[in-house]
Amino acid sequence: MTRATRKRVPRAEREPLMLDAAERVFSDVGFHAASMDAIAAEAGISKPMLYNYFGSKQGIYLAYLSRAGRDLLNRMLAADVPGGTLPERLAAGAGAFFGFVGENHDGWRVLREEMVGQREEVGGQVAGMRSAIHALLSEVLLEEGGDPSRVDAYAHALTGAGESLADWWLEHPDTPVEVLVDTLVDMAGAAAPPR
Amino acid sequence: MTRATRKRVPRAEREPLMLDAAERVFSDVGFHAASMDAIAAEAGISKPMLYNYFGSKQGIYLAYLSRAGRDLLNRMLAADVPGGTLPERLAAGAGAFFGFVGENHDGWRVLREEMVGQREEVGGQVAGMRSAIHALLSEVLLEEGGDPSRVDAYAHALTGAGESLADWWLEHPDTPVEVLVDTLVDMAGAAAPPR
DNA sequence: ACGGGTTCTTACTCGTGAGTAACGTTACGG
DNA sequence: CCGTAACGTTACTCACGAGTAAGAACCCGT
Repeated sequence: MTRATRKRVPRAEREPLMLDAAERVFSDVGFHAASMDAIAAEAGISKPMLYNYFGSKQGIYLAYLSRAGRDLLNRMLAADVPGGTLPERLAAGAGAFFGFVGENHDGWRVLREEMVGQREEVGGQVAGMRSAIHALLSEVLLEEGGDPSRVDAYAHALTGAGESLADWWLEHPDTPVEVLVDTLVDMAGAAAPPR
Repeated sequence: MTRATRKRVPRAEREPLMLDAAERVFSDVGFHAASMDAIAAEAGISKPMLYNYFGSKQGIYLAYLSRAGRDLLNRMLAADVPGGTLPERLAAGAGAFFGFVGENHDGWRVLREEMVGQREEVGGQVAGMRSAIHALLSEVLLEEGGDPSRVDAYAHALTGAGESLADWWLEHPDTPVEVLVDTLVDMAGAAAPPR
Protein backbone atom coordinates (compact mmCIF):
# COMPACT_ATOMS: atom_id res chain seq x y z
CA MET A 1 0.00 0.00 0.00
CA THR A 2 1.66 3.19 -1.17
CA ARG A 3 -0.39 5.27 1.28
CA ALA A 4 -3.81 6.79 1.05
CA THR A 5 -5.51 4.47 -1.36
CA ARG A 6 -8.69 6.33 -2.23
CA LYS A 7 -12.02 4.69 -2.45
CA ARG A 8 -12.19 2.97 -5.77
CA VAL A 9 -14.77 4.43 -8.13
CA PRO A 10 -15.54 3.35 -11.69
CA ARG A 11 -14.65 5.68 -14.49
CA ALA A 12 -18.23 6.38 -15.53
CA GLU A 13 -18.83 7.78 -12.08
CA ARG A 14 -15.49 9.47 -11.51
CA GLU A 15 -15.38 11.43 -14.75
CA PRO A 16 -18.39 13.64 -14.03
CA LEU A 17 -17.01 14.31 -10.56
CA MET A 18 -13.78 15.47 -12.13
CA LEU A 19 -15.71 17.73 -14.47
CA ASP A 20 -17.57 19.17 -11.50
CA ALA A 21 -14.26 19.94 -9.84
CA ALA A 22 -12.92 21.45 -13.03
CA GLU A 23 -16.00 23.64 -13.27
CA ARG A 24 -15.38 25.10 -9.84
CA VAL A 25 -11.72 25.80 -10.50
CA PHE A 26 -12.16 27.19 -14.03
CA SER A 27 -15.01 29.35 -12.81
CA ASP A 28 -12.97 30.69 -9.94
CA VAL A 29 -9.76 31.67 -11.62
CA GLY A 30 -10.26 31.21 -15.36
CA PHE A 31 -8.73 28.73 -17.75
CA HIS A 32 -5.16 29.92 -17.81
CA ALA A 33 -4.77 30.40 -14.09
CA ALA A 34 -6.35 27.05 -13.32
CA SER A 35 -3.74 24.38 -12.63
CA MET A 36 -4.19 20.68 -13.05
CA ASP A 37 -2.94 20.26 -9.49
CA ALA A 38 -5.73 22.50 -8.26
CA ILE A 39 -8.35 20.57 -10.18
CA ALA A 40 -6.97 17.28 -8.94
CA ALA A 41 -7.04 18.53 -5.35
CA GLU A 42 -10.57 19.86 -5.77
CA ALA A 43 -11.65 16.48 -7.13
CA GLY A 44 -9.88 14.68 -4.29
CA ILE A 45 -7.79 12.70 -6.72
CA SER A 46 -4.22 12.72 -7.99
CA LYS A 47 -3.13 14.46 -11.14
CA PRO A 48 -2.28 11.44 -13.30
CA MET A 49 -5.91 10.35 -13.06
CA LEU A 50 -6.92 13.52 -14.86
CA TYR A 51 -4.43 12.73 -17.59
CA ASN A 52 -5.63 9.16 -17.75
CA TYR A 53 -9.18 10.22 -18.43
CA PHE A 54 -8.84 13.49 -20.32
CA GLY A 55 -5.35 13.47 -21.79
CA SER A 56 -4.48 17.11 -21.25
CA LYS A 57 -5.62 20.33 -19.69
CA GLN A 58 -7.26 21.31 -22.94
CA GLY A 59 -8.89 17.91 -22.97
CA ILE A 60 -10.65 18.34 -19.68
CA TYR A 61 -11.58 21.88 -20.58
CA LEU A 62 -13.16 20.78 -23.84
CA ALA A 63 -14.99 17.95 -22.12
CA TYR A 64 -16.37 20.40 -19.61
CA LEU A 65 -17.40 22.99 -22.19
CA SER A 66 -19.09 20.32 -24.21
CA ARG A 67 -21.14 19.12 -21.29
CA ALA A 68 -22.16 22.58 -20.14
CA GLY A 69 -22.90 23.81 -23.64
CA ARG A 70 -25.05 20.79 -24.39
CA ASP A 71 -27.00 21.34 -21.19
CA LEU A 72 -27.74 24.98 -21.95
CA LEU A 73 -28.62 24.37 -25.56
CA ASN A 74 -30.94 21.47 -24.75
CA ARG A 75 -32.80 23.55 -22.23
CA MET A 76 -33.42 26.30 -24.74
CA LEU A 77 -34.43 23.96 -27.54
CA ALA A 78 -36.80 22.12 -25.23
CA ALA A 79 -38.36 25.33 -24.01
CA ASP A 80 -39.46 26.66 -27.37
CA VAL A 81 -43.18 26.54 -28.11
CA PRO A 82 -43.41 26.69 -31.92
CA GLY A 83 -47.13 27.40 -31.83
CA GLY A 84 -46.98 30.47 -29.60
CA THR A 85 -46.83 34.21 -30.09
CA LEU A 86 -43.56 36.09 -30.29
CA PRO A 87 -43.57 37.25 -26.65
CA GLU A 88 -44.46 33.75 -25.49
CA ARG A 89 -41.69 32.13 -27.43
CA LEU A 90 -39.12 34.68 -26.40
CA ALA A 91 -40.13 34.47 -22.76
CA ALA A 92 -39.81 30.71 -22.89
CA GLY A 93 -36.33 30.84 -24.38
CA ALA A 94 -35.17 33.57 -22.05
CA GLY A 95 -36.63 31.68 -19.09
CA ALA A 96 -34.72 28.56 -20.04
CA PHE A 97 -31.54 30.55 -20.43
CA PHE A 98 -31.83 32.30 -17.09
CA GLY A 99 -32.83 29.00 -15.54
CA PHE A 100 -29.51 27.55 -16.60
CA VAL A 101 -27.62 30.55 -15.29
CA GLY A 102 -29.49 30.57 -12.01
CA GLU A 103 -28.87 26.91 -11.32
CA ASN A 104 -25.34 26.90 -12.58
CA HIS A 105 -23.49 30.08 -11.76
CA ASP A 106 -20.09 28.48 -12.15
CA GLY A 107 -20.98 26.94 -15.45
CA TRP A 108 -22.18 30.25 -16.77
CA ARG A 109 -18.99 31.97 -15.76
CA VAL A 110 -16.88 29.40 -17.60
CA LEU A 111 -18.97 29.59 -20.77
CA ARG A 112 -18.92 33.36 -20.56
CA GLU A 113 -15.17 33.54 -20.33
CA GLU A 114 -14.84 31.31 -23.34
CA MET A 115 -17.29 33.29 -25.48
CA VAL A 116 -15.11 36.34 -25.44
CA GLY A 117 -11.73 34.68 -25.11
CA GLN A 118 -9.37 34.00 -27.97
CA ARG A 119 -8.42 30.38 -27.44
CA GLU A 120 -8.67 29.36 -31.05
CA GLU A 121 -8.15 25.64 -30.53
CA VAL A 122 -11.16 25.60 -28.29
CA GLY A 123 -13.38 28.46 -29.30
CA GLY A 124 -15.26 26.30 -31.77
CA GLN A 125 -16.82 24.36 -28.94
CA VAL A 126 -18.67 27.33 -27.48
CA ALA A 127 -19.05 29.13 -30.78
CA GLY A 128 -21.04 26.18 -32.07
CA MET A 129 -23.49 26.28 -29.20
CA ARG A 130 -23.74 30.01 -29.43
CA SER A 131 -24.52 29.98 -33.11
CA ALA A 132 -27.17 27.32 -32.52
CA ILE A 133 -28.85 29.62 -30.03
CA HIS A 134 -28.47 32.45 -32.46
CA ALA A 135 -30.08 30.40 -35.21
CA LEU A 136 -32.99 29.48 -32.98
CA LEU A 137 -33.57 33.11 -32.10
CA SER A 138 -33.31 34.26 -35.70
CA GLU A 139 -35.80 31.62 -36.75
CA VAL A 140 -38.29 32.73 -34.13
CA LEU A 141 -37.94 36.38 -35.08
CA LEU A 142 -38.36 35.59 -38.75
CA GLU A 143 -41.40 33.36 -38.28
CA GLU A 144 -43.01 36.06 -36.22
CA GLY A 145 -42.67 38.69 -38.88
CA GLY A 146 -39.33 40.34 -38.26
CA ASP A 147 -37.69 42.34 -41.05
CA PRO A 148 -35.44 39.73 -42.70
CA SER A 149 -32.69 42.22 -43.44
CA ARG A 150 -32.42 43.17 -39.79
CA VAL A 151 -33.03 39.89 -38.04
CA ASP A 152 -29.36 39.02 -37.85
CA ALA A 153 -28.41 42.23 -36.10
CA TYR A 154 -31.32 41.95 -33.70
CA ALA A 155 -30.47 38.37 -32.85
CA HIS A 156 -26.91 39.34 -32.03
CA ALA A 157 -27.98 42.31 -30.00
CA LEU A 158 -30.54 40.27 -28.08
CA THR A 159 -28.14 37.47 -27.23
CA GLY A 160 -25.66 40.06 -26.04
CA ALA A 161 -28.33 41.74 -23.97
CA GLY A 162 -29.25 38.43 -22.40
CA GLU A 163 -25.66 37.60 -21.58
CA SER A 164 -25.13 40.97 -20.03
CA LEU A 165 -28.30 40.66 -17.96
CA ALA A 166 -27.10 37.28 -16.76
CA ASP A 167 -23.81 38.81 -15.61
CA TRP A 168 -25.69 41.57 -13.84
CA TRP A 169 -27.93 39.02 -12.17
CA LEU A 170 -24.97 37.20 -10.68
CA GLU A 171 -23.98 40.43 -8.98
CA HIS A 172 -27.55 41.25 -7.92
CA PRO A 173 -29.08 37.88 -7.08
CA ASP A 174 -32.17 39.48 -5.58
CA THR A 175 -33.34 40.72 -8.96
CA PRO A 176 -36.42 38.69 -9.91
CA VAL A 177 -36.05 36.63 -13.05
CA GLU A 178 -39.22 38.18 -14.47
CA VAL A 179 -37.51 41.56 -14.69
CA LEU A 180 -34.76 40.04 -16.81
CA VAL A 181 -37.15 38.15 -19.04
CA ASP A 182 -39.47 41.12 -19.48
CA THR A 183 -36.60 43.38 -20.40
CA LEU A 184 -35.49 41.05 -23.14
CA VAL A 185 -39.01 40.50 -24.44
CA ASP A 186 -39.73 44.23 -24.54
CA MET A 187 -36.55 44.91 -26.45
CA ALA A 188 -37.27 42.17 -28.91
CA GLY A 189 -40.57 43.88 -29.61
CA ALA A 190 -38.61 46.40 -31.63
CA ALA A 191 -37.40 43.62 -33.93
CA ALA A 192 -40.76 42.27 -35.00
CA PRO A 193 -43.87 44.39 -35.31
CA PRO A 194 -46.78 43.43 -33.09
CA ARG A 195 -49.55 41.90 -35.19
CA MET B 1 29.42 48.77 -27.02
CA THR B 2 27.47 45.75 -25.79
CA ARG B 3 26.08 45.27 -29.27
CA ALA B 4 23.01 46.56 -31.01
CA THR B 5 22.42 49.84 -29.24
CA ARG B 6 19.00 50.90 -30.47
CA LYS B 7 18.17 54.39 -31.47
CA ARG B 8 17.83 56.36 -28.27
CA VAL B 9 14.31 57.63 -27.62
CA PRO B 10 13.12 59.68 -24.65
CA ARG B 11 10.80 58.02 -22.22
CA ALA B 12 7.80 60.23 -23.01
CA GLU B 13 7.97 58.99 -26.55
CA ARG B 14 8.92 55.38 -25.92
CA GLU B 15 6.21 54.63 -23.38
CA PRO B 16 3.27 55.04 -25.76
CA LEU B 17 5.10 52.91 -28.31
CA MET B 18 5.42 50.19 -25.72
CA LEU B 19 1.73 50.44 -24.95
CA ASP B 20 0.97 50.16 -28.65
CA ALA B 21 3.01 46.97 -28.79
CA ALA B 22 1.32 45.65 -25.66
CA GLU B 23 -2.04 46.34 -27.24
CA ARG B 24 -1.20 44.19 -30.25
CA VAL B 25 0.08 41.31 -28.18
CA PHE B 26 -2.68 41.38 -25.55
CA SER B 27 -5.27 41.60 -28.28
CA ASP B 28 -3.79 38.68 -30.14
CA VAL B 29 -3.39 36.11 -27.40
CA GLY B 30 -5.00 37.55 -24.27
CA PHE B 31 -3.42 38.69 -21.03
CA HIS B 32 -2.25 35.39 -19.61
CA ALA B 33 -0.74 34.03 -22.79
CA ALA B 34 1.02 37.29 -23.55
CA SER B 35 4.66 37.18 -22.51
CA MET B 36 6.80 40.13 -21.65
CA ASP B 37 9.36 38.83 -24.13
CA ALA B 38 6.73 38.95 -26.86
CA ILE B 39 5.76 42.51 -25.97
CA ALA B 40 9.39 43.55 -25.86
CA ALA B 41 10.03 42.00 -29.27
CA GLU B 42 6.91 43.62 -30.70
CA ALA B 43 8.08 46.97 -29.38
CA GLY B 44 11.58 46.41 -30.76
CA ILE B 45 13.10 46.81 -27.33
CA SER B 46 14.56 44.59 -24.64
CA LYS B 47 12.56 43.28 -21.72
CA PRO B 48 14.21 45.23 -18.89
CA MET B 49 13.01 48.44 -20.50
CA LEU B 50 9.44 47.34 -19.93
CA TYR B 51 10.23 46.70 -16.30
CA ASN B 52 12.00 50.04 -16.00
CA TYR B 53 8.97 51.92 -17.19
CA PHE B 54 6.04 49.82 -16.00
CA GLY B 55 7.38 47.72 -13.14
CA SER B 56 5.57 44.50 -13.91
CA LYS B 57 3.36 42.74 -16.38
CA GLN B 58 0.32 43.87 -14.46
CA GLY B 59 1.75 47.35 -14.51
CA ILE B 60 1.90 47.60 -18.26
CA TYR B 61 -1.51 45.98 -18.54
CA LEU B 62 -3.05 48.49 -16.18
CA ALA B 63 -1.37 51.36 -17.97
CA TYR B 64 -2.76 50.12 -21.25
CA LEU B 65 -6.29 49.57 -19.94
CA SER B 66 -6.26 53.00 -18.43
CA ARG B 67 -5.29 54.65 -21.69
CA ALA B 68 -7.80 52.74 -23.78
CA GLY B 69 -10.61 53.11 -21.27
CA ARG B 70 -10.05 56.84 -21.02
CA ASP B 71 -10.13 57.14 -24.78
CA LEU B 72 -13.42 55.30 -25.14
CA LEU B 73 -15.10 57.06 -22.25
CA ASN B 74 -14.05 60.50 -23.44
CA ARG B 75 -15.45 59.86 -26.87
CA MET B 76 -18.80 58.88 -25.46
CA LEU B 77 -18.98 61.75 -23.01
CA ALA B 78 -18.04 64.21 -25.72
CA ALA B 79 -20.63 62.83 -28.11
CA ASP B 80 -23.66 63.35 -25.89
CA VAL B 81 -26.01 66.16 -26.84
CA PRO B 82 -27.92 66.99 -23.63
CA GLY B 83 -30.51 69.04 -25.47
CA GLY B 84 -31.55 66.37 -27.97
CA THR B 85 -34.26 63.76 -28.20
CA LEU B 86 -33.79 60.23 -26.94
CA PRO B 87 -33.01 58.72 -30.34
CA GLU B 88 -30.60 61.53 -31.08
CA ARG B 89 -28.75 61.13 -27.85
CA LEU B 90 -28.61 57.36 -28.12
CA ALA B 91 -27.44 57.48 -31.70
CA ALA B 92 -24.73 59.90 -30.72
CA GLY B 93 -23.48 57.68 -27.91
CA ALA B 94 -23.68 54.53 -29.97
CA GLY B 95 -21.92 56.26 -32.83
CA ALA B 96 -19.07 57.28 -30.56
CA PHE B 97 -18.81 53.77 -29.19
CA PHE B 98 -18.72 52.11 -32.60
CA GLY B 99 -16.32 54.80 -33.73
CA PHE B 100 -13.88 53.68 -31.08
CA VAL B 101 -14.32 50.03 -31.96
CA GLY B 102 -13.96 50.67 -35.67
CA GLU B 103 -10.75 52.65 -35.30
CA ASN B 104 -9.31 50.45 -32.63
CA HIS B 105 -10.09 46.79 -33.14
CA ASP B 106 -7.24 45.61 -30.98
CA GLY B 107 -8.11 47.96 -28.18
CA TRP B 108 -11.68 46.77 -28.21
CA ARG B 109 -10.62 43.16 -27.99
CA VAL B 110 -8.45 43.84 -24.96
CA LEU B 111 -11.15 45.79 -23.15
CA ARG B 112 -13.66 43.12 -24.03
CA GLU B 113 -11.56 40.34 -22.58
CA GLU B 114 -11.14 42.27 -19.37
CA MET B 115 -14.85 43.02 -18.99
CA VAL B 116 -15.72 39.38 -18.64
CA GLY B 117 -12.50 38.13 -17.10
CA GLN B 118 -11.94 37.52 -13.42
CA ARG B 119 -8.68 39.29 -12.75
CA GLU B 120 -9.66 40.87 -9.49
CA GLU B 121 -6.55 42.97 -9.03
CA VAL B 122 -7.23 44.64 -12.30
CA GLY B 123 -10.92 44.43 -12.96
CA GLY B 124 -11.60 47.74 -11.24
CA GLN B 125 -9.89 49.57 -14.04
CA VAL B 126 -12.35 48.51 -16.70
CA ALA B 127 -15.29 48.18 -14.33
CA GLY B 128 -14.93 51.87 -13.53
CA MET B 129 -15.11 52.90 -17.15
CA ARG B 130 -17.97 50.54 -17.77
CA SER B 131 -20.00 51.85 -14.90
CA ALA B 132 -19.40 55.40 -16.08
CA ILE B 133 -20.86 54.47 -19.44
CA HIS B 134 -23.68 52.71 -17.69
CA ALA B 135 -24.39 55.79 -15.59
CA LEU B 136 -24.43 58.00 -18.66
CA LEU B 137 -26.89 55.72 -20.39
CA SER B 138 -29.13 55.45 -17.32
CA GLU B 139 -29.17 59.21 -17.02
CA VAL B 140 -30.20 59.65 -20.62
CA LEU B 141 -32.96 57.04 -20.34
CA LEU B 142 -34.26 58.62 -17.15
CA GLU B 143 -34.24 62.18 -18.48
CA GLU B 144 -36.12 61.02 -21.52
CA GLY B 145 -38.94 59.46 -19.54
CA GLY B 146 -37.88 55.88 -18.91
CA ASP B 147 -39.57 53.92 -16.13
CA PRO B 148 -37.21 54.49 -13.18
CA SER B 149 -37.70 51.00 -11.80
CA ARG B 150 -36.58 49.42 -15.05
CA VAL B 151 -33.89 51.77 -16.22
CA ASP B 152 -31.12 49.80 -14.60
CA ALA B 153 -32.03 46.58 -16.34
CA TYR B 154 -32.42 48.32 -19.67
CA ALA B 155 -29.10 50.04 -19.33
CA HIS B 156 -27.37 46.73 -18.67
CA ALA B 157 -29.16 45.03 -21.52
CA LEU B 158 -28.36 47.84 -23.93
CA THR B 159 -24.68 47.96 -23.07
CA GLY B 160 -24.52 44.20 -23.53
CA ALA B 161 -26.31 44.49 -26.84
CA GLY B 162 -23.85 47.13 -27.97
CA GLU B 163 -20.86 45.04 -26.95
CA SER B 164 -22.22 42.03 -28.73
CA LEU B 165 -22.90 44.03 -31.87
CA ALA B 166 -19.35 45.31 -31.74
CA ASP B 167 -18.02 41.74 -31.60
CA TRP B 168 -20.23 40.79 -34.52
CA TRP B 169 -19.02 43.78 -36.47
CA LEU B 170 -15.40 42.69 -36.12
CA GLU B 171 -16.32 39.44 -37.81
CA HIS B 172 -18.46 41.13 -40.47
CA PRO B 173 -16.62 44.36 -41.21
CA ASP B 174 -18.81 45.13 -44.19
CA THR B 175 -21.84 45.74 -41.99
CA PRO B 176 -22.59 49.47 -42.14
CA VAL B 177 -22.35 51.26 -38.82
CA GLU B 178 -25.85 52.66 -39.29
CA VAL B 179 -27.32 49.19 -38.99
CA LEU B 180 -25.65 48.74 -35.63
CA VAL B 181 -26.66 52.15 -34.36
CA ASP B 182 -30.24 51.79 -35.58
CA THR B 183 -30.59 48.40 -33.94
CA LEU B 184 -29.54 49.79 -30.59
CA VAL B 185 -31.73 52.86 -30.89
CA ASP B 186 -34.77 50.81 -31.84
CA MET B 187 -34.28 48.51 -28.91
CA ALA B 188 -33.87 51.37 -26.54
CA GLY B 189 -37.23 52.61 -27.71
CA ALA B 190 -38.78 49.91 -25.56
CA ALA B 191 -37.16 51.45 -22.50
CA ALA B 192 -38.57 54.93 -22.78
CA PRO B 193 -41.94 55.68 -24.33
CA PRO B 194 -41.94 57.98 -27.32
CA ARG B 195 -43.41 61.31 -26.35
C1' DA C 1 35.30 67.97 -21.83
C1' DC C 2 33.50 65.42 -18.28
C1' DG C 3 30.14 63.82 -14.60
C1' DG C 4 25.94 61.83 -14.02
C1' DG C 5 21.37 60.70 -15.20
C1' DT C 6 18.85 58.30 -18.70
C1' DT C 7 18.45 54.92 -22.20
C1' DC C 8 19.47 50.30 -23.35
C1' DT C 9 21.64 45.62 -23.54
C1' DT C 10 23.03 40.57 -22.52
C1' DA C 11 22.67 36.99 -19.60
C1' DC C 12 21.23 35.19 -15.97
C1' DT C 13 17.82 33.11 -11.59
C1' DC C 14 14.06 30.84 -9.97
C1' DG C 15 9.24 29.45 -9.35
C1' DT C 16 5.39 27.32 -11.31
C1' DG C 17 2.84 24.19 -13.77
C1' DA C 18 2.03 20.71 -17.69
C1' DG C 19 2.93 16.28 -18.49
C1' DT C 20 5.22 11.44 -17.44
C1' DA C 21 7.49 7.21 -15.47
C1' DA C 22 7.14 3.69 -12.66
C1' DC C 23 4.99 1.44 -9.66
C1' DG C 24 1.22 -0.38 -5.93
C1' DT C 25 -3.66 -2.04 -5.19
C1' DT C 26 -8.30 -3.55 -5.86
C1' DA C 27 -11.90 -6.33 -7.90
C1' DC C 28 -14.14 -9.00 -11.13
C1' DG C 29 -14.62 -12.30 -15.02
C1' DG C 30 -13.32 -16.80 -16.31
C1' DC D 1 -9.43 -18.24 -6.66
C1' DC D 2 -6.29 -15.98 -9.32
C1' DG D 3 -4.56 -13.10 -13.36
C1' DT D 4 -5.14 -9.06 -15.48
C1' DA D 5 -7.20 -4.83 -16.55
C1' DA D 6 -8.80 -0.79 -14.36
C1' DC D 7 -7.99 2.26 -10.60
C1' DG D 8 -4.80 4.93 -8.08
C1' DT D 9 -0.36 6.83 -6.12
C1' DT D 10 4.38 9.27 -5.38
C1' DA D 11 7.88 11.50 -7.31
C1' DC D 12 9.93 13.05 -10.74
C1' DT D 13 11.35 16.04 -15.68
C1' DC D 14 11.43 19.86 -18.35
C1' DA D 15 9.96 24.16 -20.66
C1' DC D 16 8.52 28.55 -20.28
C1' DG D 17 8.03 32.96 -18.53
C1' DA D 18 8.34 36.73 -14.83
C1' DG D 19 11.57 39.33 -12.95
C1' DT D 20 16.75 40.91 -11.98
C1' DA D 21 21.88 41.90 -12.01
C1' DA D 22 25.39 44.15 -13.93
C1' DG D 23 26.98 47.06 -16.78
C1' DA D 24 27.61 49.67 -21.60
C1' DA D 25 26.60 53.64 -24.64
C1' DC D 26 24.67 58.03 -25.11
C1' DC D 27 23.93 62.94 -24.38
C1' DC D 28 23.02 67.12 -21.80
C1' DG D 29 24.27 70.76 -18.65
C1' DT D 30 27.80 73.11 -16.52
